[in-house]
Amino acid sequence: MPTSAPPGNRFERRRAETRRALVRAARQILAETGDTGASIQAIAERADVGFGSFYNHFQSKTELFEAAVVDALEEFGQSTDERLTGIDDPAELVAAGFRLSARMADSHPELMQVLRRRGLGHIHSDNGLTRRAVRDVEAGMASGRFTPVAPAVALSVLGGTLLSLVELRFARPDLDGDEAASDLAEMVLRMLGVPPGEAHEVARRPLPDPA
Amino acid sequence: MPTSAPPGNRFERRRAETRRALVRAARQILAETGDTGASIQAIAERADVGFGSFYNHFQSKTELFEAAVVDALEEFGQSTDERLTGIDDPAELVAAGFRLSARMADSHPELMQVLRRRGLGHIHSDNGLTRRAVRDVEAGMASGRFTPVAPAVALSVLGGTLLSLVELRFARPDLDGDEAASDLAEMVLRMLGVPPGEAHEVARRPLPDPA
DNA sequence: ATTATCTATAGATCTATAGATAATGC
DNA sequence: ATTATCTATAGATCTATAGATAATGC
Repeated sequence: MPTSAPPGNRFERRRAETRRALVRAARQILAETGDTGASIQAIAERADVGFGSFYNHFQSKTELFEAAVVDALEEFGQSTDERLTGIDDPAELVAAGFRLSARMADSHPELMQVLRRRGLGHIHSDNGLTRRAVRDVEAGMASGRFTPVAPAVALSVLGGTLLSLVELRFARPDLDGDEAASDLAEMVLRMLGVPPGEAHEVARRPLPDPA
Repeated sequence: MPTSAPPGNRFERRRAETRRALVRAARQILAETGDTGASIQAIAERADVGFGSFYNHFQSKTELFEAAVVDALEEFGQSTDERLTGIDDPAELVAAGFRLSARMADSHPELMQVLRRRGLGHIHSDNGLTRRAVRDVEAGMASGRFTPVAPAVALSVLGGTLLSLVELRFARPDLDGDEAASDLAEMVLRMLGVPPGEAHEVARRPLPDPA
């Protein structure tokens, strides 16, 4: 009679918990220093997990850090998705996504630091974030709101500008984050083919409440 | 009677040579695997330099790899600068810079891999590349060809899109590189405020010959 | 009975330094 | 005489595994 019923039996849940702890520790390390040279011993200790347990889940540090990045990307994609339900103008979706990302640099710094340090290598892989991006851009091109362009090129520019916005938030905390995000979102919309006046307006529409 | 006269006496030149060899090795490693966990021993061996010599020039691996990135950025900035002398339309400068960068992924893969792996962290630092970018963008904004925007934001989007173009070249070698570069350059020009028709034309002007 | 976790440890590897060697400056 | 390089090495650290322990499944 568990209140909620996580999948698997107690064994599997316990195993999953250990894995989760290791991934969490790896995410923290990626966020704090990005130093993937941290010893397995140090990682296990941070995860509060026996040293040997590491090898029950990962064959190498590389494998662990890779899993940590994928985990972060998935969380990021899902989180933005949730907050943007209800918006169906592709232009507004893209702009709001950018602006929310800038805010998440403050509200979810660990998550966004991981993105900052490792995101570039995942722009052209299949993950929660790129799926969303492709979906929105294709909708926009189909409806004529965006100028058609090869999907890989669209992914590139969106991913690159998103990363640079995150980098900007961390490297220049002195700037007004919301303003910079709106300016940058406006530029991205122009890039996608939205007329300047419209781009300016869309990039400044009220954001949905953080439900 | 040296044919050319490098600065310093023989001692200093020898010392500089050792340092250069270490930096070269670090660049190779950054380009090949990006694995900064390579041992100092392995690095020294690759540089064909005595193990202990490392400590005559750097206090840590971090310091060496940082120097390697700065070295690469400097070379990249200078190399593009040379090939773009003569162009004075800021829009054309930006577009040509992007297109040349894409080609350099083929002609100078080591250099561009370093940029790909470490460039993001240098978008807002002072280096050969950012100096060029700021100069061109400010000229464009002053002449009215670009829409005014905060310099840091302009740097962000230019840096981000440049990196994503490099990433695209390496991650998707199946695509036509020149075409992707022109498409992307065109989008960047629109982003900067150049009217669509003009952006399309400028991004397809003949590139200067590789003198 | 099975399976994951934990502790302990052997062996490998890595860092930083000390001291010897070689090259140059003056 | 000075300075950088090189070789050798001590000590520290890290990885991967073996074997013991604890928890669950059936």
